[in-house]
Amino acid sequence: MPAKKTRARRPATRSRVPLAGARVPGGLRDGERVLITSHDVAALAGVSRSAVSRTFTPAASVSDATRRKVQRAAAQLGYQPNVIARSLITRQSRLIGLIMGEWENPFYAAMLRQFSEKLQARDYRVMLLAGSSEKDVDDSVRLLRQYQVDGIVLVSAAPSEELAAECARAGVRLVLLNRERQGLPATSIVLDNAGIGRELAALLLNVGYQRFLLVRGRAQLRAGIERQDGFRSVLNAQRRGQIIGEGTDLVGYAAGRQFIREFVEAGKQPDAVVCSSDLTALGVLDGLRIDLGQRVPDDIAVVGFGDIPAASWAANELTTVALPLDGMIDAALSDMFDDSGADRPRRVVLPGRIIERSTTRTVASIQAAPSR
Amino acid sequence: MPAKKTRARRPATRSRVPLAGARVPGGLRDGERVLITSHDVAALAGVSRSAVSRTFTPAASVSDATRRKVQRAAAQLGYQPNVIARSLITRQSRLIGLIMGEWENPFYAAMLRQFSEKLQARDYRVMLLAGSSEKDVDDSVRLLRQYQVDGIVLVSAAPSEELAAECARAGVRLVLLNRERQGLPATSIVLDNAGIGRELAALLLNVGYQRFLLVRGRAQLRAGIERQDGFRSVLNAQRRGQIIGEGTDLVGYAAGRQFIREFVEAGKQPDAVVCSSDLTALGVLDGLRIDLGQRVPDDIAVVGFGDIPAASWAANELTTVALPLDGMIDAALSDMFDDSGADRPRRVVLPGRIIERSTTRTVASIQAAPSR
DNA sequence: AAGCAACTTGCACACGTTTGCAACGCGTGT
DNA sequence: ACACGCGTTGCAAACGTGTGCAAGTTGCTT
Repeated sequence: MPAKKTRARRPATRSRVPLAGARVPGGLRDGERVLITSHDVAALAGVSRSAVSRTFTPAASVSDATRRKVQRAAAQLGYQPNVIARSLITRQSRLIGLIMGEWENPFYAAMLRQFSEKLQARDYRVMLLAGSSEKDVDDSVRLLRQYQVDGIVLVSAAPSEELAAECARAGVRLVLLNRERQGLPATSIVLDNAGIGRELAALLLNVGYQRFLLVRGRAQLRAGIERQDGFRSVLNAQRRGQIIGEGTDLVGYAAGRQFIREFVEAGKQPDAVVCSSDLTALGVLDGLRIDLGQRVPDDIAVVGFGDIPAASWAANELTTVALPLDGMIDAALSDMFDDSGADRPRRVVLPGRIIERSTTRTVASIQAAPSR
Repeated sequence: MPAKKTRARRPATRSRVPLAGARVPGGLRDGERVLITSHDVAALAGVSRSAVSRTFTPAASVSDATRRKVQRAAAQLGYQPNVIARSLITRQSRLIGLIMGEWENPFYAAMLRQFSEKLQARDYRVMLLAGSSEKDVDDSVRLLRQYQVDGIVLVSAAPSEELAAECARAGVRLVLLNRERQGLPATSIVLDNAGIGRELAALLLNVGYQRFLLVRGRAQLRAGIERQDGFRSVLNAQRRGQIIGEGTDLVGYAAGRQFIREFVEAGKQPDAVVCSSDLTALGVLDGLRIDLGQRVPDDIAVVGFGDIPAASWAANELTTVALPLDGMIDAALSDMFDDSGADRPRRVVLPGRIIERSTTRTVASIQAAPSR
């Protein structure tokens, strides 16, 4: 496609009547493009453009006879209604913008898939943009607004306050997934992070782990902080166990593997590592077993977050917390399409679920061979 | 957003002049939506709509004075040009459709990312659709045509011939990624699969493996077949080694793990398993080591395809073949945007690269401890 | 036969933008 | 003083569609 070329304007009196009997569709030539419009179909079917339009509008009033005529003509010409033009007049693009800032984590690939499938099912389309920094996100939001999207889902940083306010004024709904930010006119779908932190602490204490290393992802995310706070609160309440170290801004396998190694080689030895992503946890696990020669779960426990496919592989069998992917997406979508008039910037919090596999001891294993 | 509601038509004589001095943008109310148009900006700046349009058109002729006036007004109102309306008149949507049929494999997540980033850089947007069966794909293509996309990239099945022909007529370019189909007016980006098969066979024979098990993904894909043919041709030429079994339609970790187990338990014992995806290979690897207690690479080799991140993890160290992701995407894009007039349904074949890790013996290991 | 309701159909305007064309302003050269 | 040219500006016609309104048609009831 030539990117920039002065369009050859066709004469106003061009013939728009397709060759009535020809098998090859008529339509109009415009440089290399051929576009068949409702006009062409109308002419071939011997009806008005309105009839064509109504044939393709579900609830419109057309007789079966004309509808059939139109459908025949449309099929013959390969006519597809032009959604761009339709959007212009209906002021609804049926487009949802999706800004993606997390690509490494397989969990988000699954999310992406579900999103596009579920939106497709509702007869909406997704426009995908990549962007991680706040500046990127702002640019992306601006772009999406230019495309008149009906809503924006963010799996990334939040946009700036001014831009979010602008979206709110324009009636474009914002949904933050797995993120939140105070005072933004945007719905947040988040996990009960503090609750998960508490459950994790209780579980680990219960099977005898005591010296914890807490590993977080991106430093500025509230989620990780809340999880740690929940975790800590149980330690304080039970007056057992201690946090002997923390790691921040660790994202991905390599980061986890390197971090645990340096941590242990610096002379500190946890007996349980709690990570904020499965990828990091798997890095820690391999670092522990392969680089450091430690026994998991006997000497040390590892727990992840997200329950990505690799967590359940036989070589890993990682204890982790499963996220309610379906629930998150349904929540996002139902907020996006909700027109009950409920007060809008909502906050949906969903529970996670701990999946015990083989990187943590179980109560049974404890009883069989009591620790120390 | 109310999905279906008769739009309250506003009176033809509505006031379109924004409150001149007000800080809150004027614009027009339409139900819940507020939309600021070039008209509003023009009024505030005291110029015509044309001037506004030209300000936002890079190569247009506007004086610096009016451009500044317009920009000030636009900023004040938060105006964004309506790309929908622009597309209608320029007959260019700057939209590329991307139909995705492969979601499990992390390799395709990386591809998705690169695509959206590189298209964004060229000032194009990507519309993402999910679809795997040919019917899904046809539906998706139709949808994309309704949105007037400038091109379609398929990482999925190919569309039907009629539909592809229709796209060709409409000037919408089709690019198949990692797929191909004879006689379709679509460019294919493929790997040199036969070449990879040959290299793999040579490598494995060279370090002493003899009894091969070949595992393929989706049965109908040419790629897997070509790879096997290449592999076989080397065996024939060298009169060494034999293929003792094949598996088809195995996709994903679980399938690989189960398959190898059943295969061996049925009494057959390969000494090298060649898989057509890393995921399957990792399943086979775990099945071999954990379920079957075999030693890799001493007793048996495993090789994958794709070089996904998990392949390089310390616990796996999978020998695999790396795909030229960048090259594939650049090829797809440059074909899509090429206007040199080269004959179009092209066929680009790219080389893969074998990455030897620890699931195959090396020549050095052979010499240290000669096999049998 | 006339009246009426229900349904169908076409006209024409609107959506927000781009852009060819003509008009205009202004400086310069003769 | 006038002609000329150049850069800027506004007018108005598109782009392809949806839809309120009024006119037309049909079938039924009285």
